[in-house]
Amino acid sequence: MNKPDDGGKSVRRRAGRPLSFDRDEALEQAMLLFWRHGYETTSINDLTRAMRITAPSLYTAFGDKRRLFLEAAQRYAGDPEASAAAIDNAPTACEAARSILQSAVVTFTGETTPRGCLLASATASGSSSAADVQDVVAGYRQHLRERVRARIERDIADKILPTETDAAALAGMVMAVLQGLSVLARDGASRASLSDIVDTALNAWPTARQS
Amino acid sequence: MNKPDDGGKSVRRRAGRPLSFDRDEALEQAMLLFWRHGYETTSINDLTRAMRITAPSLYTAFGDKRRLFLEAAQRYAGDPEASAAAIDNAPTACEAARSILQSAVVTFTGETTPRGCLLASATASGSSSAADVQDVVAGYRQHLRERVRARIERDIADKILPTETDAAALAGMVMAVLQGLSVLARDGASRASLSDIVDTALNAWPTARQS
DNA sequence: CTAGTTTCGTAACGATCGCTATGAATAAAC
DNA sequence: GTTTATTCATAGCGATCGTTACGAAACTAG
Repeated sequence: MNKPDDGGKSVRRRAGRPLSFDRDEALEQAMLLFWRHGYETTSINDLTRAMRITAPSLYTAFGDKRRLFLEAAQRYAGDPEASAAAIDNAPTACEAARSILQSAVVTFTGETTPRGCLLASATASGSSSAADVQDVVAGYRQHLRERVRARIERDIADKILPTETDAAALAGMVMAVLQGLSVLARDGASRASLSDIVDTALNAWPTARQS
Repeated sequence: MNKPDDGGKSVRRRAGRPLSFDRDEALEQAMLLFWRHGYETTSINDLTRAMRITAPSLYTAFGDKRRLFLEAAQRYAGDPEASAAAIDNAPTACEAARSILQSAVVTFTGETTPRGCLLASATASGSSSAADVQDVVAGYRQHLRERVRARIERDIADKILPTETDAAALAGMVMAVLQGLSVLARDGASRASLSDIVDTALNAWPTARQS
């Protein structure tokens, strides 16, 4: 089923037996499992059972465990341009942060998905052999952090925020709260309580008249 | 292996070959390894190499991997009464939170220890078979969270904080920042930058004249 | 000394790890 | 039909997992 991608144009199939499973659905199940149990602590056996395919099918369709995880992480992260646009198009950096954090609260406490954040927990710890995978996931965080920081600096330039605002620290606080929410969600915190935490944290946001 | 306990008084050794290693030092090395690589993603082989003992020695001295980890986590957490007293004896709840977070920043960025927080990362994800260990670690977090919340409510009762202060949300924010700092520290953030994040986050603390 | 107790290193247990060789099965191309 | 290409299920690869049986070694008690 669904070859890599038509790219819009239909490409003639070469030949051979067709895929007997929905690659996209299988990837979804893999993502959910990595989300719940982490990267190294999810076994191929766990994955094949959840994806309802055999090990050879998994390897031909996704390469190996590492690439399957990276693809699942990419699926979890969603379209980077869309999230970047959401940050840039928010009325203020504070509203962008609020949107990021409140959306995260919803995601982290979904009833049909694992709790917490895949990117926060799946590679939070691991053996040395998985260092490269950890680095890729850390890159997702760094990318978001930089985006938020840039958005804050735009508000500083626009006099929405005081000129003495520490953009890096403020962006860092948003990231810290974001990652922390994942832990609290895993610990069983309710959606409402996490939402209150976000509101509380955003009280740290500087206001113009402070300058 | 150490009889129940001396209870402070030296008890006559029963008999048998003496331990050839320092149990406390071995536990320290195990703690550092769990800290760096996590619970399930640290193997017995890794542990025996770092602790410089053989597998049978490990099992006779510490029971099994699970109990070794729990003992290492307890060692990492330190004396619960001491940390509780530090919170209670702080001049204000805000200063208690500042102390917790700034101490964490120092711990999370130590040059001779792994980065981040053992309790935040070692069981951030894991297989179902480690659920009980995850629960114990979550208990450490819940305990601290409750302590902080109680300290905040004391400040509310003492009119140091506005009566409408949401103690649970404020304590939750402290915990979220604490756990988030661990992730940022693992990602390589400097001690100074994390310290700035703490200062920024504490700007969210309510002030009396707001009421 | 001998007897009793505990730890030592070696060596290996069964189970699971990530991964793949192999050949039958199923499709399109000719 | 035959050929060619791809996926299928079975079965198993070597390595590592957590854990332990075993007997020699090292101590105390008598």
